[in-house]
Order: sequence, then C-alpha cells, then structure tokens
Amino acid sequence: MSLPAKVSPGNLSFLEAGSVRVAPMLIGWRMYRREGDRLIGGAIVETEAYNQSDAASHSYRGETPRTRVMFGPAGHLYVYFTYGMHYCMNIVTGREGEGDAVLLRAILPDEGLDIIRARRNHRPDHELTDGPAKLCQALGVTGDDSGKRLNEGEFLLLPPRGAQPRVRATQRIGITRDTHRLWRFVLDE
DNA sequence: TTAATGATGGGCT
DNA sequence: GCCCATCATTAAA
Repeated sequence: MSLPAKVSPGNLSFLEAGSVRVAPMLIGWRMYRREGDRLIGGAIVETEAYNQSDAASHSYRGETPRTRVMFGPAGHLYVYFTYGMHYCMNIVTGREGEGDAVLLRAILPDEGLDIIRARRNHRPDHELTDGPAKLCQALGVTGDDSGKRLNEGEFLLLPPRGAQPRVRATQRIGITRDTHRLWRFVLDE
C-alpha cells in the first residue's frame, strides 16, 4: 500500500457508542501501525466488547492506575500485560469515564507480512495474528503504546475496503465471569 | 484432530 | 497469595 504521509482517517466519532455496538462494527476495519515508512497490519476479523457493567472487564471494579486510559476518551489504545508475558490491545470506546473498550483479537494481515513473519518466528501464516497476544507481537505493540491516540500518525484505523462484512456473535473467550454474553464478534465467512 | 500443561509477572484482594 | 481478556509445546487418539 502506498499511503500518503498524511492520511485522511475518516471520522472516528462512531467509537463513542458503547463497546457492544462498536465491536461488531469494527469487523472489516483495518488496523495498521506505521514503522518508519512501513505499514504493518490488516483487516480486523475478531473483536470482543467489555464495559463497566461486565464482571469480566478490567473496568468492572472502577478506575485504577492500570485501567486509567480505559476510562479516558474514545479512540485511544488501551494495552495491558497478561499471563506474565503477553500484551493485548483494545480500542477505547464510549464516553469518557465509562470504562468501555473493544479487545482486538485477530486480524488478517495484508501489509508488512515479512516483518510479521519474522516477529512471529516464521510460524504458518494462519497462526500469525489469530489471537490477541499474537496480534500484539506481530505489530510490536507493548505497554508503551497504551494511551496513544488512533490516526495521529503511528496507529491507523481505516474503514473497510468494501461493504461491511457479515458478522457473527458468540460467547467470549478465556474469561470466567459473565460468560453468557454474546459479546465476541467474528467475520462470518 | 483435540486436550492438557508449563511459562511467567503485574495487579489487586 | 491468587488471579488472570494467552500461547506454544507436548501428549493422546
């Protein structure tokens, strides 16, 4: 992709809706990270919604130093460290103070594949970015990126290339509370 | 193909 | 001290 230095990112105000509404809308949008003159990333194919009413959410027990950016304005990255070795990235949604975010669980990479393959230790292509921590590893995202705002240069959230794809809702993965909610959204072939 | 398990450290009770 | 919004490896079938 030959992207101009100055992109026109479009209006991200739709992120101010609640995460349960935004998470399915994000399927098909494209997340890229700019490293020098390279772009790394691709289309989002799996998301999960989290909010403060939700016992599985980091924001459930209120704002803490860790979750501060999750309670900030929409359109920022919330990155957390988990299981002693992994990072996961979220897009903050909703209104400031709500503690609302969408976890990015998987993308279909289409830019920077050589870099992604190297970072992912040359695993099979279908295992490069098919989990939240794999995605962060592939894009080189760490806790240092938490709080960064989208579409200000380094992280780009771009609209789908074609029509909005079909989306399927399922139960979320890897949580132990509020598991009944159908707040995981995947691209429906 | 699926199932079980160890790695590893910050956050919070 | 317990709990993870996980992953890669190994084992079983």
